[in-house]
Amino acid sequence: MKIDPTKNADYSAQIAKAIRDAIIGGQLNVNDRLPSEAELAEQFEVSRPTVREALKRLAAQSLIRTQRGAFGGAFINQISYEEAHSQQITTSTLLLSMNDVSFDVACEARFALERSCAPFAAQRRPADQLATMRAEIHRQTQPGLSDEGWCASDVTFHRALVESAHNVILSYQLAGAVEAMQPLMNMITFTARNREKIISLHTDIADALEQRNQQQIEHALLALSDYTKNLADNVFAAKQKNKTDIDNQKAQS
Amino acid sequence: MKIDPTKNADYSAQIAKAIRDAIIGGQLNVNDRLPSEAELAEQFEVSRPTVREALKRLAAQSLIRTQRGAFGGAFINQISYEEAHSQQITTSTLLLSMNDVSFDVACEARFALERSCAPFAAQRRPADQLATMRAEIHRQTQPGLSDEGWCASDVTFHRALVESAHNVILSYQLAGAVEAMQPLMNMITFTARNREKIISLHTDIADALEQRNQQQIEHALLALSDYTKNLADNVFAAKQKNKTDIDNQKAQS
DNA sequence: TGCGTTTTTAATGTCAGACTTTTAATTGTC
DNA sequence: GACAATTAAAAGTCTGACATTAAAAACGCA
Repeated sequence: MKIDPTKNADYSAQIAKAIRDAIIGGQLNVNDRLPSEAELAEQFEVSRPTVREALKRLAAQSLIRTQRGAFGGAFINQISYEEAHSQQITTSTLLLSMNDVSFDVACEARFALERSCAPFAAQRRPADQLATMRAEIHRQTQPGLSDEGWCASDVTFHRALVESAHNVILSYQLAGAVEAMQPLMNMITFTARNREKIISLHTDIADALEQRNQQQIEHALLALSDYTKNLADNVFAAKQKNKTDIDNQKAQS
Repeated sequence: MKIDPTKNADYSAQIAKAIRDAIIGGQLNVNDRLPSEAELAEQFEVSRPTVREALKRLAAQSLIRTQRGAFGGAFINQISYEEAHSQQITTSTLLLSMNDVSFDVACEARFALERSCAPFAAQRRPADQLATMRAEIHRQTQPGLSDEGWCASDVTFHRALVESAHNVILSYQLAGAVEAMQPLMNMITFTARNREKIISLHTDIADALEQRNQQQIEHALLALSDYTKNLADNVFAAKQKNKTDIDNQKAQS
């Protein structure tokens, strides 16, 4: 790991890469302590600030954690589901917001991914997740529920469905996909009429899960996907019309 | 964005967070230029090295890119699918390797996720992806194929299947899941007999795709998942036995 | 001897200021 | 107008220092 091919410039990136590769490659194990910054500086033949920049890069990816004081230093961090999850959400959210992905494509992907938990959910059908889903459906029927409250409940509902597959990897991947979509979903305002329809689809999902009917779960999810796409189309069409009207007004004045 | 609540310590992390939030929140847009390091240092009332550490954290997440020279500086980076993808793989791979996830769970998740592209693949059935899959199946039948060649071909095959759904978000998420699993898959050595079975399942998938038979695709993927789990069980059982034998030998000597 | 307190020490965190390198814009020249 | 030289702004790097933290070692007292 020590060597650093004296290519052109950006030592801190090269050093970060060298250490990252050593971690991924297994030369460095969880909770191992890296040499101190001064020692690393000597090994790589750079100054301490340069080493520090490299370490900060790694810290930004949760690959290491640092501890001050005597016998402190940088330690290989055991990345947790929570950390991995939040990083994934940041990345996916930015990807969506920066690359003008069409709502249809994102929506299709989101519900298709969620569909993949259906067989295991149907097979395992855990009582507590089902109870959560029922509780959220009930909350969604409350007339005074705010838009934020509705969206939060929606997330909780779908998260419970995903969790009911009892597969940590699946939960991690799906929760990331669902949450990354949330900013896009929040652009849609759900009228009472919309909510009614969605609640009925949510009920279908819960019922199907209770009856261990995988196909019915998948069917309801597809229906939800289609309905959401439809809603979004209307919202965007309205916005477009509004914009055109304003443009016309401007042109007239 | 400018303000930095003088909480306890770690300025560089706080500054990075402030800028990150500004990017996610939309105050800073793609290709906007941040103030120079010297200006940021003045704004946040810290030294330039501290600002630099903050910027390196952001660079590690591909949130900014930097350019040297006059009229250079730090610019908000439009994160590409490729960058997002490689970050996701790093995170997921580490998560899997550091948290001793059982192979069964990971395998189940991997194929379940891949299953989610089946309806769109069946519906769209692009000729070029199908051709790629056929070509990879043919390569897999070659007797002289090395283990690495086999694994690479396997990845290409599954990637083509995923791509055939023609949904960039789905591709991005699924490719990440598939590739993150690869180190685990590489722990299994595929004998000629194993390969034969897998090739037959791959052929089932390609045939089903050609016939636009969604259910058949999903069925074959489930079969592949079960078969792979089975193989892994045998591999791990053999390893365990081997280890026990060695322990016994040690105890005797 | 045993326990609480103080001191030491080895780290990270931060700062100031200088120098190097890169690169685009500007200016100058033919 | 095209090409070359100059300039300036910015990141990249280095040196050396000081501040802060926290664990270990030393110490003192009963």
